[in-house]
Amino acid sequence: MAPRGRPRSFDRDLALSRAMEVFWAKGYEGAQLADLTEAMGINPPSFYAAFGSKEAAFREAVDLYIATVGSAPMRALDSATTLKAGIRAMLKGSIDVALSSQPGGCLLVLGVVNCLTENEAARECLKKARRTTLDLIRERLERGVRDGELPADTDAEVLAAFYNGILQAISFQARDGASRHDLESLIAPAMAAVPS
Amino acid sequence: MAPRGRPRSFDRDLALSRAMEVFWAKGYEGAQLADLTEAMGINPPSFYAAFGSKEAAFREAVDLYIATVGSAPMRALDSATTLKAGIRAMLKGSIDVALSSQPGGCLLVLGVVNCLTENEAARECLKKARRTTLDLIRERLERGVRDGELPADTDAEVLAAFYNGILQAISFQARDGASRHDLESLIAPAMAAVPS
DNA sequence: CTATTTTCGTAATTGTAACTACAGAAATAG
DNA sequence: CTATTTCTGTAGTTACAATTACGAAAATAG
Repeated sequence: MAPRGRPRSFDRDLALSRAMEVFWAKGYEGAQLADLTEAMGINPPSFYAAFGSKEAAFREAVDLYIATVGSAPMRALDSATTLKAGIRAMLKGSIDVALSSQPGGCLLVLGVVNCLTENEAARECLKKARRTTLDLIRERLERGVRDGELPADTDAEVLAAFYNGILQAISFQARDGASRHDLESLIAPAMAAVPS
Repeated sequence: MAPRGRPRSFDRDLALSRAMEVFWAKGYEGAQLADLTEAMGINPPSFYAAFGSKEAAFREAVDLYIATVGSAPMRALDSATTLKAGIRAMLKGSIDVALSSQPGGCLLVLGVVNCLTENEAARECLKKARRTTLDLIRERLERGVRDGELPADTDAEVLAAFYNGILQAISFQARDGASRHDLESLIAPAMAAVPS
């Protein structure tokens, strides 16, 4: 049973994916509706009918980003055989993500840094996602302590904040135009923080 | 010999200092002219007469920031007795700076991350300042190599990018609401990257 | 086919940001 | 005192962003 009225003339999922790319490249405030609708191949009324508002579209785009692009580094963290290999793989994966957009960097880190008070909700949305990233790293480190991969007195919270910081630095430097070589050279000094 | 016409009724240096604080707290695009003029205690025509444009005022504010607030961590880097103490002091100084504004973080790092194409010039202005920070760290590390504080095969460029990344992480996490304790706990893992 | 529902494209509307025109005020030069 | 210069405050102007009103179009239900 097809829906009642005139059918939508565009692919909503594809349009959302395009919107995600625009938000990723330009940030929430930098992405103007005209940029979004042009990339999506639709007009403003279709945008509002399908997504409700710019902010609602952003939230959907962030969810899509987390479900696709953003989760790869975190899966790499958990699926490696050792803790150190996991952290290395997470950083490597984050570099892959950071370089896969032009300009570079992670949407969750760079999408809303400074914003007008009216856009604080979008900032909070990303802040929550960053908190989740931090939790995932901390949980992996705690598992490392339990498994004896790390000394029993390791402060997982602190070390997680440190590696979260490295992820942020990767995004930031990618946005400033760093090359793959530049970014990969950050991994070795960062790995020195893991007790061996 | 006093100047010819009606004298300016406000202190230009003080007004610039106030503008710097607003740009620092809200970023270039987040700082609206109304925010600036209110903090400066003047009206828009006085602002334009004294500073020319929002962008020109931003450049002056950045120069003031570098000359005052921003240079403290870099002076700490050079004036410590040992290299490791210098890096530690730089990071500590950067935390002091990051926590001295509400919300936290460094103007040079956070002032313009995403921006409209029309504001790309402001972004470049900060990018150049960040490049200078990187150069200062690299030069100190190179001196460490010459003085035998670091192994001869140390890659100063790489290590400088790493510590520049730690500075960026400190600012990001301060902006996200990290406490002094949170930020200071990043120092120990970061210091592990210095060959001893 | 007709009525109904939903979408589409054009062209507003509304709100707000950076910036400025202009008339009056406050100083100096002669 | 008068002319000249420069600043100040009020009240715009201009441009542009997000959002929407509205009539035409494209589908289904009966």
